[in-house]
Amino acid sequence: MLGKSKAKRRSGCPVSISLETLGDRWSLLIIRDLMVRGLRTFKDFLRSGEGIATNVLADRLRRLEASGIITAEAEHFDRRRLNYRLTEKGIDLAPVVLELLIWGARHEHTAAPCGVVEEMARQREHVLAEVRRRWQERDPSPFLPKFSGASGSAQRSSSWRERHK
Amino acid sequence: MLGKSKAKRRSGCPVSISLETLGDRWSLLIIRDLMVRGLRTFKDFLRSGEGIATNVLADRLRRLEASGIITAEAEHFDRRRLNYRLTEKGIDLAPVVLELLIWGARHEHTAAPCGVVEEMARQREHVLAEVRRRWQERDPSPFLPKFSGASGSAQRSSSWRERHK
DNA sequence: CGGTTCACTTGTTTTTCACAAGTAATTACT
DNA sequence: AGTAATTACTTGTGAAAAACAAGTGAACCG
Repeated sequence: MLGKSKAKRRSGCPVSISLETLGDRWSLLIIRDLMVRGLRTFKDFLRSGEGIATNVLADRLRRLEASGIITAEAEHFDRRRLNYRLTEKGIDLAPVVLELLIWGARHEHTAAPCGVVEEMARQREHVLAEVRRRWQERDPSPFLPKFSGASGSAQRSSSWRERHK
Repeated sequence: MLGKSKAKRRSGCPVSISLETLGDRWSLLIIRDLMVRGLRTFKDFLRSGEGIATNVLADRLRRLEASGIITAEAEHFDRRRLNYRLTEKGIDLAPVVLELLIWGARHEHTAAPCGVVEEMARQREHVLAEVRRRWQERDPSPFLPKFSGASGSAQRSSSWRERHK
């Protein structure tokens, strides 16, 4: 028994293989929520505002866990609650998420203030180190706000730029 | 008339918006082919070895063009041939593709030699500059090989590492 | 002019998605 | 203890998208 998974690979290209796991509309959003928004539970993801369906969410969580990108653990004091968490493999997706964020903010009309995102692009390594540090230390506070307001507007609340002046 | 597209956005988050355009199994592969493999035509993409269906390919090319990521132009000496090319918005996806490549090579069993990919990760800025230079100068030679062989094997041919020692 | 190439389009079947509802295992309330 | 909430799902159904197979029209080739 050599092969571990049953699925046939389209090719050996690492980009292609990454996209077989991540190439859909939802997986990287769940990862983003875990990575920078402090969400942990099924219900959190449902309420994250993107409108994922429950069956699709359950399926994506299953696949991400099967791929070793997230783990699930029941909470100690309320065993109904499952807490999802990124693995090391999962937190290693931070550069991918960051580059998608930068590209989107540069080229599309988004709710993220361009100035802040450009600052993050300039401080790329620092941002990635901070995201990883929070993951390691299980810091539960969201690193980025929800970007749900009007596009280009200044985000109040303790945003990244303000916290790291 | 303010709105340009008819589609409703899931949210204002730039990651989400990027994924609305790029979040599927094929779009970023086409972009990769244009970016580092020197492919230009419909037929090239069909033969790139991933096995995309013709109707899906036609649809993705249409969408990518509509999103301003690629352009299509008929070849001068054979007007059947349409040459696709990345726009500036398209070449700006190079960091995304590179990070997917690095992540895949690190965490999955791929056909790309890990050593070469780690070297690319170390030389990130140089790699990105070179990819962009080739795009600007319309250099048609592929930057990366096809990674179709056995996993982890040393790639012969003029690979990136050898060309940039 | 017939034959080939290129870039698709047009069915058809299979898979996935979205939406609505329901369920089992807790935990909370009285 | 009994009933109601809460949580993390599953199940059913119709619509949309993808995979697969075949066909079409314009451009070029001899």
